[in-house]
Amino acid sequence: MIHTATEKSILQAAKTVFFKKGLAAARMQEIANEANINKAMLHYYFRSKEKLFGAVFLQAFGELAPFLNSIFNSDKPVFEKIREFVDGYITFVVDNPYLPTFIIQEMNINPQFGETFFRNHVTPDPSKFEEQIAREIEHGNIRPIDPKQLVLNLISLTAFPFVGKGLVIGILDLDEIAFKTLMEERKKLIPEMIINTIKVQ
Amino acid sequence: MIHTATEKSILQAAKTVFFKKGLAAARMQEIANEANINKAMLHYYFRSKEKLFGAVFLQAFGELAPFLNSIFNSDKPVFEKIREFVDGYITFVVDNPYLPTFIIQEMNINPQFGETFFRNHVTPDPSKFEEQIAREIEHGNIRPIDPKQLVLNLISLTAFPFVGKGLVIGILDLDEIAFKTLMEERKKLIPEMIINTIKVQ
DNA sequence: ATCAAATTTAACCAAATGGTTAATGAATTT
DNA sequence: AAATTCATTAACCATTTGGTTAAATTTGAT
Repeated sequence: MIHTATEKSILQAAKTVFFKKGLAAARMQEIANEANINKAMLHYYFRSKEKLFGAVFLQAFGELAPFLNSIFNSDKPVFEKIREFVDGYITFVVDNPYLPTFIIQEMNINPQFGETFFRNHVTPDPSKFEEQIAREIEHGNIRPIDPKQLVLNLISLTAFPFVGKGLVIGILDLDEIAFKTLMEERKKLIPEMIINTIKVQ
Repeated sequence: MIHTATEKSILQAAKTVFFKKGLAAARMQEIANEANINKAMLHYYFRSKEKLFGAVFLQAFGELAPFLNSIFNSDKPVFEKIREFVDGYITFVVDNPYLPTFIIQEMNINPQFGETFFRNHVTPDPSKFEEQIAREIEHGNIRPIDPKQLVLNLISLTAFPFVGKGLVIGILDLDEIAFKTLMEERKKLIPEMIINTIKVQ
């Protein structure tokens, strides 16, 4: 768990290259250049490309998962969690634009990797949040909906524009600025929409 | 524009391999094996890996874009278009699970490719649909919303679960059957949700 | 200061990969 | 039927790529 300066610079460089190109298209030499070190150092510290990739993936998830879980598992009311999730996630992703795409991309290309990962690491877990939703429905405080569908709506509306950014910009005919404006507007729009769907009249 | 049997089998094989692995991880030899032909044939018909990939990408888009445009550009009312889009898209993607992920993935890895592509080919274009929404808002038939946000919500809710399937299954703790059930339910749930948000009380 | 361990480098290697070529077989044309 | 074009194959090639090695340098303990 000790991280030397070299090890850190390797991880940072690997992150940059893997995020931009994905596992298969990333080159060890490019990572070495990015880190201003010899290519052999990559193997000295991480043994193989796959191991290095695993370390980067772990770190990426390690940034996102606790953040999401802190929202899912707080003791705040449902509506507030929805607002916090959307605002927090969009803010987070604007600063880390490659992260969610990277995770989804590599989990799709190698589903086995994803499964193993979910079994062995701290990952986003909305189960408490789902229970909370179910309870509120029972008490008649919100309208009936499958909690999983609600969570899926929340994630879809929030994450998709970033994951499919290239396509979204193309389809909606946006430039970079228009895209960012739209995303900022969504911080309000998405919670309003979801809450409007489940609040009792 | 003449497609021989061999050329077709190459395209089919390339589609299979590129969809599963992406451009960078796909191997020409694997495509040749999949098509039961000699590797040299790939170059005989398509010159290079990039050209072959371009042909596959074009075909993939060529399947999806006209389908979406036929919905966007029909003369049906807004609510009906929303229902048609969701039902049609989910049905389509259940049968072609790799398609949207593939398109989004490669557009993210190579944004320039995406931009060029959008300029030079038939792509999904919701601008008429957006105008229709704006008109309905003016007439007071639906509640005010940025038409682009409405379209983005529609696409996000519908497409994301498939694009981020690995992550969704992991986060919501689903198996293959539960996922499919959830997707079928969404054919009703998504239109209800969107329409509920915009219909005048 | 000395020695051993850890770190860094340059040169090297084997395997894989996209791509080519020249010969062969199958159709088509004349 | 001969000639010519098109389709297909096996062998080959240059380059790239992940990975190794052995020597050199630095670091740290004694």
